[in-house]
Amino acid sequence: MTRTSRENKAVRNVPRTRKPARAAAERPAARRRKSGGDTPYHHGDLREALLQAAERVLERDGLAGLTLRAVAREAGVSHAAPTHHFGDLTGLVSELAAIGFRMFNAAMNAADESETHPMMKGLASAKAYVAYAQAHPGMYGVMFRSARLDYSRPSLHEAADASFAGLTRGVGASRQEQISEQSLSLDQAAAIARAWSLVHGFTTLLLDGRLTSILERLPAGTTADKLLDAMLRSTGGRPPGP
Amino acid sequence: MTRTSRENKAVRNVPRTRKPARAAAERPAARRRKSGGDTPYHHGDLREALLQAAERVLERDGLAGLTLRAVAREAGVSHAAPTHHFGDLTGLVSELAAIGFRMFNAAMNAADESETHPMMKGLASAKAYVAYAQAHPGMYGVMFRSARLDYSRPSLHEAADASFAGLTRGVGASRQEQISEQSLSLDQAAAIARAWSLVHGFTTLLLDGRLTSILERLPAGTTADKLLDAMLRSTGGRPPGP
DNA sequence: CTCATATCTTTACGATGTAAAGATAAACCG
DNA sequence: CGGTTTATCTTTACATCGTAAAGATATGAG
Repeated sequence: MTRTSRENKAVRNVPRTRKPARAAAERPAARRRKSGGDTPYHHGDLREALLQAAERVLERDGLAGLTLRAVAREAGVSHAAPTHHFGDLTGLVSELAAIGFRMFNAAMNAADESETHPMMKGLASAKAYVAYAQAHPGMYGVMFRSARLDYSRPSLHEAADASFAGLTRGVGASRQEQISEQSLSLDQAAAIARAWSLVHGFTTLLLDGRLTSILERLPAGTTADKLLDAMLRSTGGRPPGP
Repeated sequence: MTRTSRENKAVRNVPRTRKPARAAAERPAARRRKSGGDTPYHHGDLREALLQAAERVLERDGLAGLTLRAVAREAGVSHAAPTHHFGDLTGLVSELAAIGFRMFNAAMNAADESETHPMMKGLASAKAYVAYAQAHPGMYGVMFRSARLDYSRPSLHEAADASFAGLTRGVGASRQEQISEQSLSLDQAAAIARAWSLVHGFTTLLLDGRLTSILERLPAGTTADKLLDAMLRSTGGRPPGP
């Protein structure tokens, strides 16, 4: 790469000089600190800046475009800077996924609470699930389809667990029974697995475009949301929980 | 990596020489032709050999290990040989996915036909679905998780379509109605989406290890198959088709 | 038998992840 | 306040990988 074909893939406006033109010119606008100091050697909060850059890159260029070097470029730092904060690509992706799970949980809980009718809570949460995935397909991919996730990281472990706990709670509520932390009956487990499988499967297929052949054969203008609704309602009266 | 750390990742016994030690030693055992000719310059059926090598690499090293060069090494040819037969990595992966879909369809159809009771056909197919994914997780990943699929390739397009057609047929059979090729009622679409979402979602979550927390809380020794069975039976009497 | 063509190998290049060593500023300590 | 330690960031380096292009070799058509 001499300087030419660099732009052909998800790389944009970030200026890049390689010659020993020492710093200062290398660091684009993104590098500002609170009190207006201009592009200091030490960033101040690079970790956070990198995560935000990563999310931008992800939603702009997709999972394949989410590379350590692309994130570093987006944040305006050297390509090896992320290593210090996340160890490796798996680290960065895992932290990003944790953020995704937290947003995800918040959206589901909000949907659950905004719905007053108890029987509709599950349906509202399910719609929030799909809506989140449609609004943030990159994040959803990182959370559920990336091979590079390290669940031994506490942040990811906790955020993903919270997601599962919410689901369990929602299913318990719709069955009007308390679900234990320790043990499950086969019936309870089946209900949880069914709720999760349904919504997760639908979302995955939808994002992969595998439901378009179905949608095309429906009365014109039938949206994915409509199909989801019909699918959940016909399940037998027990729509999945948050 | 000079020659030492080369083996740390999914690379094995394939001898590799880099110096201009001209050919002949570069081609390992895999390169034999029918009549015992030894490692001819022209392989004879390299395309098929590469696909088989790819499947071995995939199931041994996972999706991340499935690279053009790794496949070439496994087949004992130069790293650029696959290009001639598949164009690029997307091409090879797509052809491999097509093979996966064909195996997949065969397994589902076999399950469907081996079950005599009409109401059980769907359940049998669903179990075959999950069983295939568990037996060939790499293939399942290529088929449903890979970002590098080119559905404009006829082989892949047809194989994937056949899969969908089988599903539709199965759902139609369990509802005892003919399902048109052109248009669907919302009810029919919902039934198809539900069957597919349930089984596909369950499989995805299972392969990702996201159901272990559920399985652990069940009576000791409860297998994923048992959970699947319970999940499908509680759906309301309409288990998914093939 | 000659030669066009398909098949395979070499060579080359830009990209990526990651390790290691160097530069710089912030923090800490006397 | 001055000097040193330490965390943060940059450079440099290297093994891959995908892919393009040019060279080698066998196959088959005439």
